[in-house]
Amino acid sequence: MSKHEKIGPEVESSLINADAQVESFRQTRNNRRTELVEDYVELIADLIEDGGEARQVDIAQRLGVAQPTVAKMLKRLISEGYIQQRRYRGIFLTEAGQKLAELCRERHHIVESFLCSIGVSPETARIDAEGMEHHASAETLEAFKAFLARATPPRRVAGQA
Amino acid sequence: MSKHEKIGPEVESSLINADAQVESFRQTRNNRRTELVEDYVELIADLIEDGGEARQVDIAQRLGVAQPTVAKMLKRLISEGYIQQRRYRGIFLTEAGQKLAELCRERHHIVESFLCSIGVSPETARIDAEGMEHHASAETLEAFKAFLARATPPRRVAGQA
DNA sequence: ATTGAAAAATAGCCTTGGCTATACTATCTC
DNA sequence: GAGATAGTATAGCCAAGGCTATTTTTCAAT
Repeated sequence: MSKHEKIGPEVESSLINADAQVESFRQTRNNRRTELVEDYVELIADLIEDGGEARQVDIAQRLGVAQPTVAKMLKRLISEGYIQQRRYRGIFLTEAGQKLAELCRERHHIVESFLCSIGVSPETARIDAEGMEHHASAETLEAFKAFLARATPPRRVAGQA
Repeated sequence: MSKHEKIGPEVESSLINADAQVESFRQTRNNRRTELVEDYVELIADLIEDGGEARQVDIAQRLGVAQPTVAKMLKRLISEGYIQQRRYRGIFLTEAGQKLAELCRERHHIVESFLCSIGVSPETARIDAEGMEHHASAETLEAFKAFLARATPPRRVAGQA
């Protein structure tokens, strides 16, 4: 810590291991950097599936941002290899983009379903899932899935004992 | 949508109501703006409780950022009325700051406990909670709390058949 | 083929939240 | 009380992700 060292037993009130906490915050900051990319890719996949194409204006409208903001972001997506773009033409997902979109969709769906399953209303689940999905680690997602499987015995077809 | 209107029945593949989606994204963007404030206030409260004071260097070390970054952020916290600062002296939480810290801590604790209760390991729960807590609405928190109450029958009181 | 509207590109600005480097106080020690 | 040192303040940089205003291109319709 600071000047007056305090290396003692540590009261451990709410202060956990410092290094661990740093890691949490670091991870959260990193997640934030990739959140937008994921949102874009997921949305683009949805738009293409739904209407055969994803235009900047539609993306902008869906995200609630201005078109130039989308244009700038698309450049980033291109440089990161998730989409391809032909000037004044459409946007296409690359292999990597499709893979990422698939992942995001599944994750999104798991989180949203999970929230619903514990009694959150669909509208709130949608909103909260939008924010939470990017912070759910693989382990947490597995736990969600396991819970869903337990809590939603579809009939009893996919028998689990 | 774009030029070719498409106002029909909408396949509704993955595309939900546009306005609703815009709201989700807007909300998520807004959350991001307050996340940092909350992390700071929560951490400052912890540091004060633990060591009697919260120094910039300690905050910086805990968050994994540089000291000037903290200094800049503290100015924002001051302007938003969460802390007070005496030049070259300590940092103190205002009434509002303490209230916010309390809220964050509780929320944080609920999310972390909840994750643990569904089988997520403590370390992962800590990391994920750090990112998720800011996106959990009041309703979702209530659901988490209710679940915890159900899932953690202090003895066997709240029997479930 | 022209033209006019819609979409995309571009220019240029702002704010936030990072950083380094450096200057300034306080405080502890001698 | 004079220095050294630790902590804080400040200056100035950068990248990301917003915005508005404007230009360029495409496309559809005449």
